[in-house]
Amino acid sequence: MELLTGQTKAFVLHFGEMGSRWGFNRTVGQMLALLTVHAEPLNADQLAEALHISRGNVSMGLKELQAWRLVELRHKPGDRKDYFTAAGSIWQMARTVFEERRKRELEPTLSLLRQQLLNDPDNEREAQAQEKMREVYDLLELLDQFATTLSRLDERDLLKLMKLGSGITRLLELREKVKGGATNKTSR
Amino acid sequence: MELLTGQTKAFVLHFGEMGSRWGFNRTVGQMLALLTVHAEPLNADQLAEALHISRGNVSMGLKELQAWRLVELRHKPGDRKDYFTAAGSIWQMARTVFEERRKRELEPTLSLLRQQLLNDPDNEREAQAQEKMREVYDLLELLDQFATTLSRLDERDLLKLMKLGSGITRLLELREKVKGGATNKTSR
DNA sequence: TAGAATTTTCAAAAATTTCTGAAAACTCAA
DNA sequence: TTGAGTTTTCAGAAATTTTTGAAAATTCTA
Repeated sequence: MELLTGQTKAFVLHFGEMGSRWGFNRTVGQMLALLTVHAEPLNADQLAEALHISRGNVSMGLKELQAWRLVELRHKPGDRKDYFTAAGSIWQMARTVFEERRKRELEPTLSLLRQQLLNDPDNEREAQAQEKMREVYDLLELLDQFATTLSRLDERDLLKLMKLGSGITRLLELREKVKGGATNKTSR
Repeated sequence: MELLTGQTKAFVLHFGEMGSRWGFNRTVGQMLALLTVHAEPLNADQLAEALHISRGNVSMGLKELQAWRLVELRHKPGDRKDYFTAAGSIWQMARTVFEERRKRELEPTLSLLRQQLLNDPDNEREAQAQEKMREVYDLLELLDQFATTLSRLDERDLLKLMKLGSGITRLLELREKVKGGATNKTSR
C-alpha cells in the first residue's frame, strides 16, 4: 500500500527540505513528518519503503529522533518489529525542539564566553574586543534565561502569552503601575 | 599586523563553528564575529588575511552579510577600498538575525500549509493527516505571530519582558484579575 | 578614454555531510 | 544451543555545500 500520497506527500517532502533549518537532515525531517501525520505507528521497513531510503538510513534517523525524544517505540502483539510514532502532542514536540535548540545554539557559546571573560585582556585591542564579547554574553544569557522560562511555562500560560500580541506592551505598563517604584528582583 | 590573537581568535573560531546553527556558514560566521569585536572597519583584504581565506570567499561572505543587513559599508578618505563594520548594536544585530530566521524557518511552511489546508482530503487517511497538519499550522501561526510581536517591541519593553522570569506567570494572573471576564480580542 | 585599483563572478576543486548496503550484532522462540 | 527475524554499524559512495583563484566587470583618477 502506498503510504505517501497527495497532501501527505507534499507535507513530508516539504518537511524534508525544511529539516536542515530546524536542526536535522532531509531524511530525518521526512521521517518525523510522516510519523507525525500517520495515525498508526510505522516500522523501519515501512519508513524505508515510503521514503525510498535505505534501511540503514532509517535506523540512523530513528536513533536521532529518539535522541531528540521526538518519537517513541511501540510494539504490536505477535510482531517482533519495532514500531514508532511521534511522541506526544504537536505542542509537546514543538517544546522539545525549542528546548533542544536552545541547548545546541546557546549553551556552547555561553560556556565559551564565560571562560573567555575570566581572562584579562593582553592589550588595548583585546580589551575592546572583550567589551563586545561581554555585550554578546549579556544578551545571550538573557535570551537563554528567557527561553528557559518559556519552556517551563505550562501550556495554558504559554498560550495566553503568545496570544497577547500588542497587548504585551499594555500588560507591561500595567505591571509598572501596580508595582509602582518597587524593585525589580524577580529573576535569577 | 596579526589581527587574530588570543581571545579574539578563540571567539572568532567559535563563531565559525556555531555559524551553521545560526544560519550561515563557517567563514561567514567568522567574518561577522571579527567585524563585531574589531572596533575599526576592515576591508576585504584584511579579512582574507586574518581568516586565511580567499579573496573571492570574502566577497561572497560580505554579500551575504549585507543581505542579512548585519554589516555596513564605510569609506576612508583617500582610500578606494570598501571597509565594513558590524551594523548597529549587538541588540540590533540579534533582532535582525531573529527576524531573518523567523522568515526562513516559519514562513515557507506556513505558506505551504495554508495552501494544503484548502484542499479536501481524498480519503480517510488523508483526512486524519490533514487534521495533524492543521494542528501544526495553528501552532506555527501562533509562534510566528508571537515572534513578530517580539521583534516589534522596543528595546526597553523587550528587556523588561525577558527579565520577568517566573514573574510572567504572576503577571498573567494579574491580567486575568484586572480584565475580569472581559473578552480577549487583542491580536490579529 | 586609458588603465590601475578594486570587487564580483563562477567553474572547478576541496571539504563536508548524507546515504547505502552488506556484514555484524542482537533477540527470541523452539 | 540454533537459526530465523530483526536492528545496528560503518566503510565507502554519492550528494551537497563551501572554497578557491583566475578572469571578467566595475569604478575611479588622471
